[in-house]
Amino acid sequence: MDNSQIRVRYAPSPTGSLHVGGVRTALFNWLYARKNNGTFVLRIEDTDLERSTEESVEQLKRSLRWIGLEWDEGPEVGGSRGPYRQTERFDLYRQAAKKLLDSGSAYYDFATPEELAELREKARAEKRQPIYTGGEYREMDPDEAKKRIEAGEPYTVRMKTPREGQTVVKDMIRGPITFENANLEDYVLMKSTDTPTYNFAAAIDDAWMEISHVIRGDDHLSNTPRQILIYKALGRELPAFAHVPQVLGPDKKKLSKRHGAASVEDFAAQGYLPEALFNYLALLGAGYAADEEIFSPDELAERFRIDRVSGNPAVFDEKKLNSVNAIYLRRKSPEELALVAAPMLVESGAATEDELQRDMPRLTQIMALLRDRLSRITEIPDAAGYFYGGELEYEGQEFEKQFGKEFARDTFPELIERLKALPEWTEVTLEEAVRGLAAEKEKGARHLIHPLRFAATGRTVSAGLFETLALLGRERTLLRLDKAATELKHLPV
RNA sequence: GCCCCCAUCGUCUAGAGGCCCAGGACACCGCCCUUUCAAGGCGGCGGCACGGGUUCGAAUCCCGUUGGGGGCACCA
Repeated sequence: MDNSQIRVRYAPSPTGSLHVGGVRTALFNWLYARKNNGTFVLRIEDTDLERSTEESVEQLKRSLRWIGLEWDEGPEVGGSRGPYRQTERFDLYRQAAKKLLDSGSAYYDFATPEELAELREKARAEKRQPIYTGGEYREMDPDEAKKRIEAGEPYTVRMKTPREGQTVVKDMIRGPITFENANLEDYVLMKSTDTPTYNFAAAIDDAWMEISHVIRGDDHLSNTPRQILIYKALGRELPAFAHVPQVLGPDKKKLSKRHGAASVEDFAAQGYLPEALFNYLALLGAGYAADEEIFSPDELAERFRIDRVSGNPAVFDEKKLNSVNAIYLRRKSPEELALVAAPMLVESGAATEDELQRDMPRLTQIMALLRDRLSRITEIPDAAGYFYGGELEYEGQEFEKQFGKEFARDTFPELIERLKALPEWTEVTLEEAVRGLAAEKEKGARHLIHPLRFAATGRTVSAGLFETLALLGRERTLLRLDKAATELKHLPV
C-alpha cells in the first residue's frame, strides 16, 4: 500500500503553555505519521486575536522540539500547503464562506448578541435546548441581505444545518458515532468581525491542507459533525477521524497546574528527561502490549496502532513517570550526567565553575556513584553537593544520635588517627583501615561506618561509604572528621 | 437540563465467547543481598461497577442502572 498520502496535523492554539494532554495528541499524530511514512503538519490556530500570543507560539515550538517532535510541514520549516498560521489564511476562509453562501449552504444572519442571549434564556426557561435555527434570516432573500449589509448592519455567516437526518462520525477509535442533525444548530462560520470561527477555519484548513487523518482531543468530538457538514457542503472528501481522550489528574479532573505540573515546561523544570516523558506519554492509554514498557520513539512508532488507543480518559501517574525517568537516567553515561550536573551544582552554590572545570573526571566518577540513586536530574545538587566544599554543619539531634553510643565516641579519635596515617587514600585502604579497627575492638564495622558517614557527608544516606570517602578525598574528609571530633567533645555524656 | 463518549487491581493496561477461580507494569508490603539509601533478585496484597438478558459457556455480545469524562459561545 502506498502511504505517501497520509497527512496528519497537530493544531494547537497559542494561548498558553503546551499541556501534556496536548503533547500526547501531538505524539499520537507523530507516531501515526512515522509509522505510515506520512507527513506530520504543525498548524497554529491563532484566530482568537485576544488570547493568542507570539510568546506562546515560540514556547509551543520549543516544547515540541524539546520532547522530540519535529514537524515535517509548518511554521519555520514551510511546506507546499502553507501558510501554517490561521491569521495568514483569512482570505481562504472568506472565499470559502462566499462559496457556501452562493451555493445556499450558508446564510447571512443579522441577529444581535442580545437577541441570541434572549433566545437562549427563553429556551432555558422552557427547558428546551437552545438550538438556533436562524429564524427569518435562514431563508431571507439574498438581495435583501445584501441591502442590509450595505446599510452597515453587522452580520455573521451561519451554516444552514439540515433539519433532518443524521451525521455519522466514523471514528477510528470508537467506531461510528451518530449525531442527529436536528440537535446541531445553525452555527456561526464567520464572525461579525469577518474572521472565521474555530469550526470553520479548522475544517477549511484540514480540507485545503489535504489532511487525511484528523487525530485530535475528544473535547472536539461534538464539533466533528459540524465540520463534516462543511466538508460535504464544499464537496470535499472526508478525512478519517480519531478522538483521543483527555489526560486527567489523580482526582479524575482534567490535569492542570493545580495538580503540580501540567505543561511540558513544568515537567522539564522538575527534572524529567524528554525521552522519558515521551515514552511515558506514548504509553498512556495507547494500548501497547503490556509486557514491555521502555521503547525508543522508533520502536513506539513501529508498534503504534491508532485503533488500539483507549477511548477511556487516562489518569496521569507521576509515580510511574518517575520510574520511567529513573530508567532513562540510568541509561545515561556518567559523562553525560556530569555535563548536566555541572551547571546545576554551580547554580546551587555547592561548587564553583572553576573547580568543576578543573576536575570533570571526578564529577564523572561522582555521577557514576549516584546515578542509580537518582530519579530526576533536579535531585543532583542535593545528592552530590557534599562532594564539594569544606567543613559541614551537622544537624544537632542527628549528631547526638550518631555519636551518642559510647563506642563510637571513644573510638572516633583513634579512627581518625588511623585514617591520617594511611599511606594511600583509596577505597581498598579505607575499607581495610575501618574494618581492621572494628575487628580489633571486636565490634561490627557498622558501629564505625555510620558515624563516619555522617561526619564525612553530613547525612545518614549515601553511596557506599568507602567509595564515597575515596572520592571525597583525603584533605576534605579529614577536615570534616576533625571538625566532628571537636564537636564531639562538647557532646553531653 | 440536553447531546456525545467511556467503564478490568490505587494507576496504566493485557484480555476480541471456552486458553482467565483474569496476566504484566508502577505504587505499596515482606524477604534476600547489604555499611545506610538505591539498584537487583524473590514473594505478597489487590480488580472484571451493578442488575437483567443472549449462550452449553461471558471480563468479553445486547439492554438498563450507576459512576466518570467531554460538549452545549460571534473560545478554540
